[in-house]
Amino acid sequence: MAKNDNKHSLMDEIVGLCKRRGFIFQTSEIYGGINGFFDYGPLGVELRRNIKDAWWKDMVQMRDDVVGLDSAIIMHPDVWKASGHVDSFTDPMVDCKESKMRYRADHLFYALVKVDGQEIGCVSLLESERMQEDAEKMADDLKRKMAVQGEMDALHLQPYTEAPESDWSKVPSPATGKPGSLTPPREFNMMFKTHVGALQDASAAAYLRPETAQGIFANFKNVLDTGRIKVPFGIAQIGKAFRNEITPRNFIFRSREFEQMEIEYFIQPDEEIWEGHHREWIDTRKAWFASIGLTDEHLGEEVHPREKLAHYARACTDITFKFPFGEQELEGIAARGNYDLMQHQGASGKPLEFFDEARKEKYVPHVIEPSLGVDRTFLAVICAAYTKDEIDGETRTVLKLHPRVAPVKAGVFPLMKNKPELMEKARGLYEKLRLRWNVFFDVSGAIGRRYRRMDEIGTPFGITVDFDSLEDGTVTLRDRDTTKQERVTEKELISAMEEKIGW
RNA sequence: GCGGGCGUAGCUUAGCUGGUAGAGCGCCACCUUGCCAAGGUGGAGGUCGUGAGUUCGAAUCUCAUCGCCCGCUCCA
Repeated sequence: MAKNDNKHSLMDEIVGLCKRRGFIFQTSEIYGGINGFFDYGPLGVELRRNIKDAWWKDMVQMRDDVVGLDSAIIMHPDVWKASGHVDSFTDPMVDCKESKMRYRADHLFYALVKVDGQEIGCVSLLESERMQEDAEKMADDLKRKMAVQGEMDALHLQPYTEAPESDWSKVPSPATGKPGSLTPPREFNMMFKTHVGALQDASAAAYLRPETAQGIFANFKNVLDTGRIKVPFGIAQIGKAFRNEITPRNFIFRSREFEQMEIEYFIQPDEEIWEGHHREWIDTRKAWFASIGLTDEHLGEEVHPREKLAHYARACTDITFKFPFGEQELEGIAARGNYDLMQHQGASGKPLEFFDEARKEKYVPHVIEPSLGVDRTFLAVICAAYTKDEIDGETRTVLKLHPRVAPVKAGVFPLMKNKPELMEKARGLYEKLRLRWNVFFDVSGAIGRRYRRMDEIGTPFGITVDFDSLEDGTVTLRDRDTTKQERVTEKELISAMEEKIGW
């Protein structure tokens, strides 16, 4: 990990590199951007795919006990009722700009005060049993203060959440009694809402999934019935999820649209076995992180204290990463009991049980859930790889990416571009390598410059074709991290790349 | 959401008290170049985040808005 006195400037450098070299752009930048959303450029998309491919390969393809799934982003709204997301996330708020007080907007009621049909003001108060009575008193006071004569219309109290925009400025703050200092009501529910079909009424409401896990639970029976699998087994999914975060922060660490890699690993319900599975998954996941260059020196484990666990969770351990802005959660590995399946079984009325042949009994399995963010992994990989070192007195910026995830595996360079025979030979090698790997052909600038360009985007191999190559077919293979060079045959080159990159 | 700071070319930035924009690096082309950001010549690229306002005149002053950073708040 790069050393830097100033944590902020280190993060700034990384963000700058990501933009400068085409890893990550702020989305819709030409329109001024929008907070919490990002676009991945030509190199970013390669790195991202490599991370996802590595995960899928190791967690699904190489395992007998895990199968894949790709469920829809928009699911039946009842899924989110059953999972608890609809209820547990709704929290509309309103702030008084003057007194700095914050209220639940659905607890703040107001009424327009009208005398003989003429609007003379507005009263507001917090929800209570006697609020109608209190509001009428307040309205009377207002009428007296304004010295208005006439018959007061009946007061219609309504929650601030239902106020039309034209009323916001009229409603007085309960703290100051003066209108105009309240902000519009704000929904703090983290789920993005949308509409399905032509009608935009409540019956058409739907949500963008805030996690991929529920798609797995909802398909538990489908997979079980078709997959020829038995407990213990896992279902894995990679996909986008959306959360309307109040404060997106730290570059792509907390964003509003992100991608998850989740496994629900179903186990027998016995009390004494879940801990073993839980620990096993923590170790499995850490080994996987090491395979993409995130070793124990970068990682930590944070065990959630019992009192902070959700009521259905038995344990949750985070695998953390030491980011420049602090040690933060990368992956959460939770032991969730059978809460989710039970909820969906209850809400849908469909049995979500597994018949265990060995035990001759039916049960709703419990689950271990390793849940990882693609984007967080991306950021961790970049942060861990970002290095500045010195080559002959010159500072060099290099991404020491694990070859497995590096967006470009090798740069192929003809030593000089004005020698047709060198160009042709190098081009031929490039065409051969690109069949297997993402490689880059670069002819412009001095050879040292081309090496450095590749260093900055984390390309592990530099391959230079020179005049000797024309004679004996050997090339110079230059190592990104050590800058050491060696003379190799084409065959040796290929096997060196295979060995470092893997599959 | 609140408070503070910030926004000039791809990047880093100069531009003091208003007179309609420069530099370095990078990039592109050509030349040169026998292995670690060499050199030469030429070139593209900015309505100074955006929108209003004040002014004869705004990158510079005012306001709003968007975005970024820090702290709080909120929240899995």
